[in-house]
Amino acid sequence: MTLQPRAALPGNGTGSGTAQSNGAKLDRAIPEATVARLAVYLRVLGDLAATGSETVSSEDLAAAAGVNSAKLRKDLSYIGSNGTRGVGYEVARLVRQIEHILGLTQRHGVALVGVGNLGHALAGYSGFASRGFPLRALFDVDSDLLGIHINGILVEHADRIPEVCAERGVTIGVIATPGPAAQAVCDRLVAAGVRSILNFAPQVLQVPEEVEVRKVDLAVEMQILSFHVARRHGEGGQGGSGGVNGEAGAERPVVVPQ
Amino acid sequence: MTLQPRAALPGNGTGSGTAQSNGAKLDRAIPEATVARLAVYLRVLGDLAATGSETVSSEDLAAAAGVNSAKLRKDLSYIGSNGTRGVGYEVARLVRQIEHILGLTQRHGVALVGVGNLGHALAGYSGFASRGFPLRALFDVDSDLLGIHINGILVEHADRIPEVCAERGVTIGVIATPGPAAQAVCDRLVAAGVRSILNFAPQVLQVPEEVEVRKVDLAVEMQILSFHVARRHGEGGQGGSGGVNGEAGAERPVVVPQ
DNA sequence: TTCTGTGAAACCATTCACAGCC
DNA sequence: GGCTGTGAATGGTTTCACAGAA
Repeated sequence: MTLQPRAALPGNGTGSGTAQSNGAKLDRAIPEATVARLAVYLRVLGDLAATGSETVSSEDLAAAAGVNSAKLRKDLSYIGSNGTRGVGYEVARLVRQIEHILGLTQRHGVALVGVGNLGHALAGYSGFASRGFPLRALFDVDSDLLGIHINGILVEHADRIPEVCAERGVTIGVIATPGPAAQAVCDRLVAAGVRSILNFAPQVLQVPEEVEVRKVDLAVEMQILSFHVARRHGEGGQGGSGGVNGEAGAERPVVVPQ
Repeated sequence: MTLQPRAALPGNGTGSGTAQSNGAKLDRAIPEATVARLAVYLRVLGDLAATGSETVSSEDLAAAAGVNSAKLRKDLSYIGSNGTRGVGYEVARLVRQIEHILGLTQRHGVALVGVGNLGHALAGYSGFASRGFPLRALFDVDSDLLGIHINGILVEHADRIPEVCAERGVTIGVIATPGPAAQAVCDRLVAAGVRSILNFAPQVLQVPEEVEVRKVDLAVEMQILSFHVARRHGEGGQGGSGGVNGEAGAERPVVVPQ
């Protein structure tokens, strides 16, 4: 359902690879940055639909999504012309269009490795399944966790990743292990045929180029915020903080990365 | 154990509302993309230091961080010349340099709002404090949670955000509430003087431009991966998995059909 | 007239390639 | 010779600004 898109490939094929180069590149036309925003538009559109709106202008949708309207229109133009000049976009149609482009009309089996603190929370997050990403397997190596069920899913030993993932049609892997274990887990997922990984572990993963990895790193996010606090903000409120710029002077490193 | 996260990458997503007002551009501006990578280099350098390395070449450090060496050298050039030609970079010195730039030589008090599933996991993550981001306050509105302690921190009512944050010198706020509650929480944090926010709620936050918001959105990340699964992967043969790959359809439109 | 769709310009980030120091 | 630091080239993203459909 839901098909009827039309994708206008802009001008000439601008081939281009993904961030990571790729041997075989077809010309895909949707910029990576646009794909990320499409997911955001989708959520905002869902809210709009819930309030009964049937159409929305680029200006309003952009404001709700936190981007400017020219960017939004350009983004939508990559997935075809879906608006009506003088009127705006039909909410329901746009939702179908974006879901189609993002591949959300099919389900993607998910395996989560590492049922510790964070992993447990993620496994318990029901929004997963309801959004087309059914959790099909849980793995860990801790004997206290093996055998328990979370949200109805059995926690199995990480050694079984290859067979279980293949068996249950897992296409997306989520890694929530401690950093040191992440690479080995990743290797097993890749061996099992998984080509898309979401990594919460504080570890840079080395993968073959056909594997797509997205990273979510709390420490990095906090440090980026720290950078901004140190430079611009900080004087307004508290944080006295003594001089931060001195060039040579290192006070005392509070943080030592692992 | 295990948590920590963030994401970087190209544009990735998510950017967030952060309006990038550029008011003061006195110092040589360090590109946003570079800042995100500096945090990654910092972690890799920590690993290197732990193994006893005293110096490292741009080639090796880049490989470990998952970027190419030219990019790494360019990034490091923004924070000054710290290497020795013909030799490489002194690990300890580079660590200090990056910590200084990221503002990690000072501590940043953190308040976390929303102690549900995910929030609880984040609050229990001790790595927070040890990395220079002491957790100073926890908030929620659920009476079952008010009054309990997590990691020694009392959970207080969200109505107290303004006074408590001001009192304890909180400079960074972390929002882990359900989407609908996020904006109100954000407004209170801003009112309390917080200028840096890490948002885990599935909600676009509207903030004054002097406030920096970074977004971590599980649904968005999954959908981006979905796009790639739908587009590129899948045809490779598959997986060793014997495949039950069936699930719904195969899809293959690599380039959107029309 | 309103609002979309889109070339073209501006901007930012990445990669190249090599001069210069060790 | 090995490796950093960086101008120049390239490529991707955002913004501008306006033609054109409803």
